[in-house]
Amino acid sequence: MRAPLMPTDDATRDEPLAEGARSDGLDVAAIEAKWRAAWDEARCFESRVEPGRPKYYVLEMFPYPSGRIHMGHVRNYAMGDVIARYKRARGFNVLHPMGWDAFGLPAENAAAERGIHPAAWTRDNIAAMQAQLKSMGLSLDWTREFATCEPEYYRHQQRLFLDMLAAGLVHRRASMVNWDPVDHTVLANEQVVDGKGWRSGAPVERRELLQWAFRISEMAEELLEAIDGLERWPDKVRAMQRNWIGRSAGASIRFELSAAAPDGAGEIEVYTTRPDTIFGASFIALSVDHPLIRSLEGGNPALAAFTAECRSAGTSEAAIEQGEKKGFATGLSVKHPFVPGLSLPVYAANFVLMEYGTGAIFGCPAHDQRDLDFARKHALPVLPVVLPEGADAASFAVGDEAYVGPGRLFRSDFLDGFEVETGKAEVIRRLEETGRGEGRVTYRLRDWGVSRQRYWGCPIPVVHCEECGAVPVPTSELPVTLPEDVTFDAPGNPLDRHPTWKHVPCPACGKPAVRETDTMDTFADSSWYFARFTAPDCAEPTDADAVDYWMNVDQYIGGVEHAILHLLYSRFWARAMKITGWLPAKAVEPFDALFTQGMVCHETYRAGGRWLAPEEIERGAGGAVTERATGAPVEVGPSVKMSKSKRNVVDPEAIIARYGADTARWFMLSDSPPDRDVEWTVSGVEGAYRFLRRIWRLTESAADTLPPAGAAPGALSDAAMELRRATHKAISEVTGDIESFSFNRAVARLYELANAISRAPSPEGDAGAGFALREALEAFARLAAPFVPHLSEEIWARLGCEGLLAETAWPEADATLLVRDRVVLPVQVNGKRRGEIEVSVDAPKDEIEALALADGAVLRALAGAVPKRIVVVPGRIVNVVV
RNA sequence: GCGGGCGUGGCGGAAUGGUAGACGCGGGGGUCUCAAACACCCCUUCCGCAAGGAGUGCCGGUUCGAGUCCGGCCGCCCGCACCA
Repeated sequence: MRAPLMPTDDATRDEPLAEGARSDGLDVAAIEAKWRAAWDEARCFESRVEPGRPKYYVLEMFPYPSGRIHMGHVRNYAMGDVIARYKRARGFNVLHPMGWDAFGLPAENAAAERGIHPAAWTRDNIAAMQAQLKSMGLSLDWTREFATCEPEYYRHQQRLFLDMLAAGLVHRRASMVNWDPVDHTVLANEQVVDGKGWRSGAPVERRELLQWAFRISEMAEELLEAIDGLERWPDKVRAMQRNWIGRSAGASIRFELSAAAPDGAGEIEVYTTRPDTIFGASFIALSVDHPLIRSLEGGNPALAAFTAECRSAGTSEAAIEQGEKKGFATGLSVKHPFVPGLSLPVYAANFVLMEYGTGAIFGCPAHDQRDLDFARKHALPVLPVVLPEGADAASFAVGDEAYVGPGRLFRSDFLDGFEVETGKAEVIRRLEETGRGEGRVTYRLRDWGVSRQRYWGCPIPVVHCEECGAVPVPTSELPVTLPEDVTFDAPGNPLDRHPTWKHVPCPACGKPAVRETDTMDTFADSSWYFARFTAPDCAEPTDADAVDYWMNVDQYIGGVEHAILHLLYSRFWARAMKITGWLPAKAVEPFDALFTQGMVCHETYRAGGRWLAPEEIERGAGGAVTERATGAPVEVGPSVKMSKSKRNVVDPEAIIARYGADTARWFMLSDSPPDRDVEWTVSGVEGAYRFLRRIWRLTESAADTLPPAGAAPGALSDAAMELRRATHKAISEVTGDIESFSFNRAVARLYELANAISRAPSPEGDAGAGFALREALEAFARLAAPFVPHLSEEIWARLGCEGLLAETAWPEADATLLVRDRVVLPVQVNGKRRGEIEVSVDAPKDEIEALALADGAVLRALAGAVPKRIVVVPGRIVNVVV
């Protein structure tokens, strides 16, 4: 199907394109290197505080140094670069930095597997990825580059930690964790698969450990309310953050135990969002981790067996989803707060979470599905107390489905007749009156546990002393640096088993003590890097003048996978840094605008159950796809996110080597709206490459015949005017499209401008045509510069223009060229398009009506009918209504 | 279950309530060439020779006019979730 010289699906091979493809004299690799050197030389992209000059801070989420950039990076950074170059051309003092989110587990895994030190592995990766990013021609201020794994960065993070500790924003508390007994480490929920550690395969234990935690839950309400002000964030992300914080209003109710529990407890406090259904309560259920249950376990082996079983069950979603509602009757009972003589049995239940509310609920089976399932299983009463509109009070019953809708309360004593919402208020009022409970707001958001039993993270700057407790390391002794001499041949935390590092005198009393050997969650590193970029060499965490000038980030761009944790943590840190004096009040919401880009997808290929990479397949005549090496038929699967496991990845380095960075950038931005997924295709890349060469040929063929830049000669031909109008339309539209993040539309507008240039009259012997063509080509270069900066510079230079395009102002559209003096108006009859008329743009209505009614096609459609009304929308449309 | 989003040609996608399908990909035809490649030109929603008709997931509604707004369905994608 394809001729041999056409690059096909093996486009990821490194060979540059055949000579024939470059017969136009465009040596992509050479010009790209040349212009990058020119920008470096001119230091175009370095920025500094310039009081009084408007600034623009554009930031893309910084990468983890995995070793190679992937297409997701290309997309992310191409978008950010469009914004940065555009804003710079608009006269802003642009801050566009890059750095490395360099702590994390993969470095330790590499160390364990290959015997490389995590620091060496990370630094090598940074060097490799930095070279790759530089090859993209991004307008980054590399003088601000830093890696979070270097003491020059994390010393300040330790300082911030200590300030937060002093301000009460960090505390040490016991918390339940997933503990891998083989690897001797805490696992995140995502690292627990089917109840087993993802690496060790060992059954995970739930353990209580002392862990450092940021008190983010104290800020739940503020973090929630401030979401309303994030007007330039995607609704989706705002909704996700709201859900994550998970505010719910309800009541806590204290139920008096009929007989005191073994631990002396006299009551059980439950949390509910449906206090109005209190008269439908038929049982109490406690989490198996509830202190009362724990106190009962000792004297009740059957209960202990039950709780042990529940705790060993996986905490994964799937396990919970399939798990049935299990309960164990404790034999205890409580008194109903409003019904004298009524007692409710107390269960331990697997579906009650200790982490939410009070770890105890009252069950109202008629109006909660889980409670109903539980009640049916344990033969507990189901008492409807909410009567749906129109239902009969005497016969209304609940079967297998709980009634959770609105209605009026009944069989509820003093609540009878109340609506659900007013009933809630009334019962809360009564609870508060009798001292049996009160209204209470609960959040799903929990404190952020940051202790990690890892080596490759920021050391927590605390020393544990038997006498003094947890003692902060004095700021004068920062940084607490990671020891270099560590081994990864044994499970557990190398810091913990290091022979000397952790043994230090107590900073307070001087007696022998031990360092905290846990390191911080790497999310901490990325929670304030945006502030550090404003003054990366400052001796303190931030510089007041720099953060005052540069903050906030005007435009933040990254993947939606960070919609919750990273962004929420950053919002928390910004507030904490304001409290501790490291950020101004205006920066508590550090990201003014957020854009979340879609993923990069590619078709998938399988042969005989094996995944094949794109370069391993071949397309034959008739579209048949086969494996290149074996000729085996290949099954082509749907386009999904590029991933190593499905092998549907295309390496940006290979693409850049073959086509150049401009082609990669252009295609990445051309096809799909930036917030949607984009499918990477060879034909699309080919198309992008063809187009860039075409515009170069247009430049090349015209350049020597163009008049020098200057004022427009007196009269222009119609064709020249047509080109001028196309040029200024493109300027106007591309500008709007970049402002609205519609890069795919901007690209389409540039194709249109190129098409107009193709149709342009010859400049030879026609000064007006020459003027229009020069204007069009210069405009193309300037408008395309944010997308394809190297080629644009080359065109700019070829046209003999002064200076670097990277330092040239954005073009302005001439408004007089955007309006035409004559327009074609479609004419509808009853809303159906029947004909069109050409009128002068300011033609009076009656003239337009007369012309419309005289149009042949319109007359035919009217078929003699008399118009009842004629709607004329000036410059738009005419509609004849009969 | 809750929340968010999306349904438009063969494909990616355009379209302030105003000519649906811009622009690109793919496809077809042609020019150039000994022949290719490269490039350039024309065509390309569907039905129809044409005139014309139909058409933006489905059903209704508002409007002179609906892909767009409203109501109700259907389907797909993403996030969260024994959250009391």
